[in-house]
Amino acid sequence: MNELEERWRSYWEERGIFRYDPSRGREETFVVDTPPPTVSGVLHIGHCYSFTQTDLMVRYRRMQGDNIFYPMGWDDNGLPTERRVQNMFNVRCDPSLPYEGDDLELARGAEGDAKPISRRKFILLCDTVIAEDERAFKTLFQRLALSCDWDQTYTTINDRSRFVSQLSFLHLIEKGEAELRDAPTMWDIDFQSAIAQAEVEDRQKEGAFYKVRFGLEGGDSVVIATTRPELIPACIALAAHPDDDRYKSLIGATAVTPLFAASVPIVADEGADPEKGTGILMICTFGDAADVEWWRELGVPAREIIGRDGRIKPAPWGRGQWESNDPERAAQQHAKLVGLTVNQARREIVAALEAESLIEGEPEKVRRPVKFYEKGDRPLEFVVTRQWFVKILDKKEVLLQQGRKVAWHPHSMSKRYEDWVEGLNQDWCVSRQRYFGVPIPVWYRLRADGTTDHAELILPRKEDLPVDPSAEPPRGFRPEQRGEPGGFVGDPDIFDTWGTSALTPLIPSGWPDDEKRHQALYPGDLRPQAHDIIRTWAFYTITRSYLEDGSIPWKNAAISGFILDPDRKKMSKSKGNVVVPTATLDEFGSDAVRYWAASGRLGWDAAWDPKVLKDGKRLTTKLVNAARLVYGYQGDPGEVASPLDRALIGRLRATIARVTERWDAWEHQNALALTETWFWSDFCDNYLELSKGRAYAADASAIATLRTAMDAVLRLFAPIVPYMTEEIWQSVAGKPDSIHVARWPTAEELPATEDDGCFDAAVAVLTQVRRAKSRAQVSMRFPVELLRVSGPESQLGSLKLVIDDVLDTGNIANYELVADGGAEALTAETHLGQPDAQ
RNA sequence: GGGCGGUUAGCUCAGCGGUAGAGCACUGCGCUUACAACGCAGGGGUCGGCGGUUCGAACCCGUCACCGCCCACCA
Repeated sequence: MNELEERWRSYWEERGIFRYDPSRGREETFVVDTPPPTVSGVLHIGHCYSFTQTDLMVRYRRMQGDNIFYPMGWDDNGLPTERRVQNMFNVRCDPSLPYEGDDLELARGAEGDAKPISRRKFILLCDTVIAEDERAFKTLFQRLALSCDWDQTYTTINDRSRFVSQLSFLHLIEKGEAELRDAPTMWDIDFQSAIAQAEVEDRQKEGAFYKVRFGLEGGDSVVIATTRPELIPACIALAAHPDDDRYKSLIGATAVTPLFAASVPIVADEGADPEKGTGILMICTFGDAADVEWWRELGVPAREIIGRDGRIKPAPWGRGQWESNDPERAAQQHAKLVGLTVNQARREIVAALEAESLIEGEPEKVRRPVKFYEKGDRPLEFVVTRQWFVKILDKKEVLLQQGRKVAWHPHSMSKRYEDWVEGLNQDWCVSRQRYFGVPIPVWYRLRADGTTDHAELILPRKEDLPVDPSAEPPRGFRPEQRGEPGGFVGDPDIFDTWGTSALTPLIPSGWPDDEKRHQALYPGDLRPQAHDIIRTWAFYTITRSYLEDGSIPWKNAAISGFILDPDRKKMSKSKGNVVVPTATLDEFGSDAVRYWAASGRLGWDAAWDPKVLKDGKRLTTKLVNAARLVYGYQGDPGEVASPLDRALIGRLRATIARVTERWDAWEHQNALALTETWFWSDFCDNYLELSKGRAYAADASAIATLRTAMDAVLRLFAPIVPYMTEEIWQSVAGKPDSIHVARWPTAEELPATEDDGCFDAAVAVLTQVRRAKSRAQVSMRFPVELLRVSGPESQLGSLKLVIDDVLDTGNIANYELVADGGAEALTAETHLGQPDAQ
């Protein structure tokens, strides 16, 4: 950080310029639900972009007089931290191990196999890593001049967050909105955890359609198409479209699976697409979400063959469990598959089918979407497990309504929210089989025979939260009763990281006990976030607020775009195209980076373009140079009286009104452009030149105008380039307080003057004089012997008012004004004189 | 397959009913008492195509084409 930045950063901190004032009420307070960045090691330039965009609005609101509540949060809860610890220390968490003690030192980057460590030790390491990262993040954000109140910082794993997360979940249980289900759930076989719909993405994968012949009871046969022949042992039915003439006669008949000889019904279903494959398909437990639905409708027992590790499980063919016409053969066939991965099993089954000529023709290559956990490497499987779900499918309509109560910026982003809600097809699975997160605050009663009674929940009292059921016994039980018949067992799982993140509006608000604070801070004003997490963070937050008390969490959602690399590709570590902010900040400075962020509009992805940073740097240089000139003039300000001065202030008044309008419309990029154009063109290029003569002569009107205009334009720039505007405001202009708590400029605070056309007249003539000198290849101070201006009477009248300023600026000796009734604009003839004698 | 957004000067974008704009890049000139990491002047565009509405369309409507993103039950 350079000297200027460091000086003002300390000044702002010492003076508490950005501190929240709890004594002021909700109406005057602007509350930001800051996105807690995932503490995963590195911030990239995209973070600077979006966090700055939030800070722009915050600073604008502060100058409008709002009491700002802008906390920072660190999202340290969850998988990214676990992964980081695993890699950094080369360890893995083994919850069965006892705690090793505090003194165990682990070398970073140790060689060899990952060392197993206890859950408590693992969490301790997570805490250490987080603390380091949080320090680094804070330094960067402070350097960027994010005007947070750092006293309000929270983390998503701290006691307060765990308390809020657990309490809110207990409310959901009370209301019957959260329930434990033993059901097929999307499962990542590598992470060994359940996954929610929002964390799933489709990836196009190569596959092949195998056409497999099934027998029919009565001797005939039918050919189905499948990309997953390994699921034949899990087949529970065949389905065809009810209107498909080819299969109409088979509806209600019974088919027999190849190799496993299981009798399965043939059913009609609208969901079967006659165009796909052979038009008739097999329903398995479970190939995909559709299978799960079909299985529920059929009401038959599942035949689950894929285990949590993604490998084929043993199956109880015969013995009255899994029906088969030839249980021995089925068992024999199945035994060959046990322990194989899905892909291995597929090859095995295809070979067996081919050996019996049960595959028709060549497998047809297809590309089709396959579901993956967004952070995972292998396809998801549907596995029956016991998980906690929050009921959302029955609330689609009301969640759409809640979404419409939020103002989305840009508005088109609301469509993404609505599309997501309308497309929901699963309740929210909130339990995760991970370690570093908020524990699910539930114990279960053990029956006398030692089995778990999942219907007998033991819930903690509010005053005991947060709890860790895997470490603490519930009230009324002794630790020794854990796992004993008649005793208890703790829920081993943690919440989905969104389960806690969805409550970020409640974490710093003091909910539910500090009612006064909560009333002042909830619902919030602004949720800034990127568009990729509308379906998770925005959706879950709206959902949890609704479930908690029917409220919406905030009034506005400002959606920022991504920064792409110059080829418009997403930045990612693996591609090596990530731009690291520190180098950019070193090279261009924070103000320039903020200028760059301000030039991009909300919701729009932008390609990384360092040229804009140069523009930002250029602007701050221009600002300080202009200010040195303006505040350097000697003389006392008087009334804004001269025609040119009155016109300039009139134009500034109009600019302030338009700029303010753009800020209120969440268009910081247009606010910046309008401010910059006025400053650069009207003020610097034209007014500063036209006023020099009078200003050097200490003309009271010119001095007043220069200072008034500069004071206003500095404030217009203050949210965007906070360091340089503060430097000028205090060090150059000598103002006593921070510009960042100065009031936003208004047209009303300025002298009530208007632009009556004389400014344009002066500029029109001046431009033509400059052009003449440029063509004659002489300097701009070269003397003009005679200036003859012709044009319409009214414009000549305007020009007459400011002619002295024009003559002085152009170094013009004599002039003539010639009325030309037919002309529309002023035309200037410039007769150059002789160079000034030295 | 459904939806959303985009297509304006070589590049990045603004304008969204009234005679085409900015910055960068390019050309020429200038060290003029704020600024050469600067200033001044200038060249450059049938505003994706085709229809329509209108006195008038980059801007409104329809349609097509491409680009990006979001979503979609993997048979």
